[in-house]
Amino acid sequence: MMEVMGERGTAGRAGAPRARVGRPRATPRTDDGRSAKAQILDAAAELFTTRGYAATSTREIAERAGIRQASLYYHVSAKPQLLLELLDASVRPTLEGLDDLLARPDAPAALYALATRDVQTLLTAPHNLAVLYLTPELADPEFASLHEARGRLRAAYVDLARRIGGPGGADFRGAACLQLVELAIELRQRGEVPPDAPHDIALACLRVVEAHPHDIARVSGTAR
Amino acid sequence: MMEVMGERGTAGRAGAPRARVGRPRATPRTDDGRSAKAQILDAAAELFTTRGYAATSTREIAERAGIRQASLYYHVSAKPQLLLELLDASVRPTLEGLDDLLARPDAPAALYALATRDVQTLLTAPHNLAVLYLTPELADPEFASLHEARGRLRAAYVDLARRIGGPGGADFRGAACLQLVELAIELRQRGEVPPDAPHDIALACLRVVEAHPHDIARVSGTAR
DNA sequence: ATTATCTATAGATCTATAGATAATGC
DNA sequence: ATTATCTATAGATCTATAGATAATGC
Repeated sequence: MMEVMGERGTAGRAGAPRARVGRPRATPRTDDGRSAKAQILDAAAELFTTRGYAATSTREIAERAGIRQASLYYHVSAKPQLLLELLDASVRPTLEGLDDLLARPDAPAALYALATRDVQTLLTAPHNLAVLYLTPELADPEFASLHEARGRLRAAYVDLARRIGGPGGADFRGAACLQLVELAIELRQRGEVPPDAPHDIALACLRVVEAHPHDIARVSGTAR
Repeated sequence: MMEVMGERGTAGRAGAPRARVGRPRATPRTDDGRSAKAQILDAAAELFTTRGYAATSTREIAERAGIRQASLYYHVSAKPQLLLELLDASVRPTLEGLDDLLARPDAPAALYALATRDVQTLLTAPHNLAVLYLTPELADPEFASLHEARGRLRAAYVDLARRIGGPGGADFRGAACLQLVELAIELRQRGEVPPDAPHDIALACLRVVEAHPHDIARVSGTAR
């Protein structure tokens, strides 16, 4: 008598035999198919953003990922690496295509595009990891690459602020833009994200860098 | 033969006899005259802002305050109380006189005044404790009073944004103001505070809430 | 043989309490 | 007697390593 073969793993959705190598887990939760590494990163992100990095133990992370504390170290060399990996992945998309954006001749439009894109990224990332950007724990030189990445993003806003003009210092106006963009982090944390947040914040950026009202109306109109 | 009486304590500046009650400290540093409690709070603020709350041990705090770890508990009931006390003191000045400011009939001028004042407060506080406002550790209900205080401050900005008008939602424009004000936290942390930060940020607030250019010029001119 | 887990544990914390002690104050 | 410290320590962690084990792969 023939049998449907599934059910060998723990959950297996689309008929995949799901043959897991390695010793089975002590507490085999309904397997969502994700790799152990992905489960660990996801658990860590969730806990770091809700309890804080230092306040989260490797035991809690492992538990949430469905493995024992020590098993974590098969996938991750140390706790700080976990945070670094998560934050690196969290800033990467904001750096993507940055040069292309800056190469646009229409600076106000570029600023609008950059801001909406970054807000969108912050709002749709799997976890609100950006709440950790200001955390003092990141002062460690271990995290220098992060600060460098953030510095490049800020430099992009400063460059656009400079090109758009206005009387104030471009450094300040650019920093103010990034600050407005990161309002998305707080809105998300409070769970009060207005539907047009990307558009609204990008417009606020244009106002703050003192773009010509004409340009603001134009860019805003084009976006509609 | 008469003698000048000083020098009984450890350092005593202005001739004060400086008679310290209680068992002497094991490592009696050059006594700056501040109370033990003040020394502890200062040490904690310094460490919390540079290493983070959870990453700072009571031992480190005590050491920096010049006492033994256990002696901390004569002055402080527990570690979270230390953070709460510090943050409470850090938000208190921003709530002071808030109602008076809101009672002003000239909303743009009131917003300018509120923003400059808050930025000034953030920049001149003894430590940059505000970096901890977004920290996930504060999610604990223990810190509810803090979030309530911050909520009232945000409500003040929202109220002014509403009165100043503009087409966008007042909730959003008010939150954007507070966000701009808190740019001071980041500028301070990076050690790049421009000389006119309070003025610049307050102006940015007026632009973001879409005050009439006429009002912006007026308020800005009056401030000069 | 390789992989991914497990159990057990070393060694280093960390917070908070108990009780002793060394000053001043009366 | 009161005050502000001290020493000592209980008890609960926490991170990371060592070595065993239970699967699959060949």
